[in-house]
Amino acid sequence: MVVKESPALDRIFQALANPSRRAMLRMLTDGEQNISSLAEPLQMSFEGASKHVRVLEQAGLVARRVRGRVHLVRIRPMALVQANEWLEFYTRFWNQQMDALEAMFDEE
Amino acid sequence: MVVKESPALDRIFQALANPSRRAMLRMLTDGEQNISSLAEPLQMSFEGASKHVRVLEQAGLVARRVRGRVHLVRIRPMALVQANEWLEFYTRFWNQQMDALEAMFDEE
DNA sequence: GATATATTCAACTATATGGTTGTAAAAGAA
DNA sequence: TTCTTTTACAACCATATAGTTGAATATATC
Repeated sequence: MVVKESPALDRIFQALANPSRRAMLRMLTDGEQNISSLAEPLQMSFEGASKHVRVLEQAGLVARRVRGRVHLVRIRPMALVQANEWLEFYTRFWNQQMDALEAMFDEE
Repeated sequence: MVVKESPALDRIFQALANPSRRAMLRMLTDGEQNISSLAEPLQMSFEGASKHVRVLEQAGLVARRVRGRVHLVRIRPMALVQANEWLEFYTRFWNQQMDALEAMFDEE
């Protein structure tokens, strides 16, 4: 098998692998926020948080619009939907396994 | 916000962020396989593939059982279900957004 | 016992990641 | 204009990741 590349999925899962970034996404479900307010509750430097935003942005998980000096960041759930679709295949597989297990018990 | 840690989720998403590892999971839906046969289609050294298996294992995405000299690896979809549950929150959010958008169009 | 197979371990390399600090720039407020 | 706020850029550091190679170990097979 030559591994079918999916750089988009790589970046999405990579972005989700960090708890600070997941926290940011959680915050953004309350609506658009600028980087400062995203940074504030995370105990790290502003620049650290800013880097996390860039990672999320490159994964397509957030988008930003610039209003004067503040950068407003909003969640873009479409990328998450993409991750979800990838996982769906396996949850289907999981359900099949569960069904098979049940059938085995029923046979006894 | 003090980021609520979830090392399990960290490891799961981290493991999924690599295309070779995702390919391995895909292969394992056909059933248990030993490391050699997982390694074969990936163009990398055996040891490279073996490391990937260890990453998947530590994320709880696969388990192995040793039968003599071969290590049989099987998928463990439970961890994937965990990732799926995390994503579910956002797909719900996504659907709400879609509904709101539809409502806006309807009003016009 | 000798050989082949499947795997791990150890050491190493290159690059990525997550974080820092200091400096600069742009925009709003005084 | 000056001061403050919000952000980016550059350089740096420590650690992790993805990969390699060579040697060792355990189990089958001849």
